Amino acid sequence: MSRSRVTIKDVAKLCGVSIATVSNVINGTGRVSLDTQRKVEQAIGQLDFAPSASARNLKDKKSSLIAVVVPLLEKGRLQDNPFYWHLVRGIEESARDEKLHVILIGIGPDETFSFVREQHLDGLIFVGAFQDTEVVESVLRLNVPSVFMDSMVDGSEFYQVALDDELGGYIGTKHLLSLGHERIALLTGVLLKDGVNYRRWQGYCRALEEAGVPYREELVYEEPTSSLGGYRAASRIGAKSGGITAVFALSDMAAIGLIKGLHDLGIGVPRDMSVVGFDDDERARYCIPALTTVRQDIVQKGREAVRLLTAQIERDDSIERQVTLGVELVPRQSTSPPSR
Amino acid sequence: MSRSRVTIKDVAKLCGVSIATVSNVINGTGRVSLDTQRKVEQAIGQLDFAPSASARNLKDKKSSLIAVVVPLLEKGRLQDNPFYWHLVRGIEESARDEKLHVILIGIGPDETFSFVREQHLDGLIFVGAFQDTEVVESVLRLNVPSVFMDSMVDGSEFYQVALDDELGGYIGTKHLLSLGHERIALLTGVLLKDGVNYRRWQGYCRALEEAGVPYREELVYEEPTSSLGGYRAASRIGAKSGGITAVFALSDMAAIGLIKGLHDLGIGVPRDMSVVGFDDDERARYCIPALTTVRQDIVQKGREAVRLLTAQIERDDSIERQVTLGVELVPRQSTSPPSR
DNA sequence: AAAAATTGATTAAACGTTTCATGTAATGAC
DNA sequence: GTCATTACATGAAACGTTTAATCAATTTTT
Repeated sequence: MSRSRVTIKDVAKLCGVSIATVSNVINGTGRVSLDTQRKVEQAIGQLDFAPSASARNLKDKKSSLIAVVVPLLEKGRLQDNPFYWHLVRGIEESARDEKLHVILIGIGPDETFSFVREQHLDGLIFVGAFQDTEVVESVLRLNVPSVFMDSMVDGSEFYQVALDDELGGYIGTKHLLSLGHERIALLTGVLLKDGVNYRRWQGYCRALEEAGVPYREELVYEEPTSSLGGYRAASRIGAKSGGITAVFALSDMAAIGLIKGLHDLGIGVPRDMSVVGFDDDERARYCIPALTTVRQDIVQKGREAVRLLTAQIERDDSIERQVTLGVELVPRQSTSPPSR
Repeated sequence: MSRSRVTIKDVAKLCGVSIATVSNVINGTGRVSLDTQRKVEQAIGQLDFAPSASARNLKDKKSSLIAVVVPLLEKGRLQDNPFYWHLVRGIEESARDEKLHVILIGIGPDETFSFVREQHLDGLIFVGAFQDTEVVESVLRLNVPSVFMDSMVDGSEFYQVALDDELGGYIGTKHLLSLGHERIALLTGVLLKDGVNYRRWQGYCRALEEAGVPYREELVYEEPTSSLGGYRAASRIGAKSGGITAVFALSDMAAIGLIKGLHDLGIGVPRDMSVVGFDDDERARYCIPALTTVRQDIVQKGREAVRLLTAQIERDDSIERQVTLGVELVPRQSTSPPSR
């Protein structure tokens, strides 16, 4: 049934020419007369020939494959934040333009990265916070083009694409301040030094300071970045005793969970509590009340990563090593001046 | 800098043995004395050797790569429904267990599938509705293990994993009927014959018929499967003249857009209008009001697809060709008896 | 008209594995 | 001590490309 693979040899034989010539036609290399070129192309069409990537890769020591590397949660599970889809989407779309394919890889804490060399991977995009510098160093040793996203390993020798997280933290907070809020809680994921949340927290601090509002440790709530995390934080944040009138949640997911939690406690948003989110994913627009949030363009982030990666692959040194994407406040209905 | 690749030859030389022996050690084939085995393993560790996948693939005519194939939207864009992330997640997790890697591929209408042969892909998972039978036939010709998800090409020779969509349509509708609703609108994506929506629609019809409620063409709203689609449909559905008291939206995304749209028109859910969704993605739990919906386990769907695929790859004929996953009604707060 | 340059095509090596047929040494049977 | 058997190890071919070196034929230069 499955007739064995059509090779370059078959094509060569069919049109009475050497395999080198066929190869030249395929790759547009060498010299080939118009006549033979046509003959070969015709044969290729007729036999429905497709060159073997394995053979090619073996020869060229490359694979036209790039990997999106995401850290695994416990038990080999991948992150469930659908945010990743948008990222991967942006990456795949750009990669396709560059004739690269995208392979998705979840790695655990004890990863040896052998797959990188096994597969001759042409490039790696690391997304998320890789905490231990050990990973980063393993990667460096691999000597493979890499881009880090949202992880901000320090050292300018790395290619990185990140968000202006500090500014995001700043404008979100500023928005609340300018509405007249003073006791503004911050609902954040883990505050890893050098992680995105940390930088957003810095922006939060700067805005407070600028407005002359004292920073209060106890207003910072560190919870898992998930709707459930937000939901659970609601009761503590909403407690009358705290006098909190606004919350800046560092992800829309958490913000939405929070709003739900507050709602279940009879605390209205924005009547009793204003809420600002971060990301502007689709749900922000359609939740009730529509969520005021700090927008980032995740798909674009993926695209930039590929741009940085292909530049490295093609050894283009003219490209910048760090790309920082902008943020934008999107005011909607979840924020208002504090009630008396 | 980048010392050239460590090959099996280097390992062989280092421990004074032939490359065949090294290969045998790596793959556990042939006979190797415990002594040499240890020697070789030690050398492998010392040199940090990783066998080249390209070379291996070339020899074995396989790649340990499976592709998730999703249809592209216009202009080369990938679907933006984050639903896909969960699917891909399930697929990657299972594939990892099988030592397969997952590659993501968006294909346009004019796809030739040459990449399948180029890359020696071991298997394909098609997700979503591939309308033209032409695609299906191309795939068949490829003679590569394939699984179709949610596309229900007819013909039992195909491996497919699907949902019990008809039942889903049925229980969602039944729920509304049993609350006392009669004028129940159906908000659906395109009603492609043999598509998921079509089968859900059939379930809707069955429930109505069983309850003796006449089916009305004009209660079926065909809109893009997106929050925006739902939002836009709100005014037509909510119009007093229609007398509609409940809506069954065939995706949570649409349901959430719809609720938002109704809300903006001053129509309360469930007070003035009950809404049922489909999927039970996370947002269903956290939106306000929490969405009554028909649950499906998308991650599980991905897992099943890989199971069917690996069975084919390993030529295990004992496996079933079609898997149908169950659905479950999750009652929440967006539905209630119709108000007088 | 001979020398030089250009064009078009070929040969053969190389990429890094796996595997089969073969070879040798050691063990067991008689 | 010979013969058969077993246990390990090896040589070499094959997988399907690309590419550098080479060659022959034609065209250009002098």
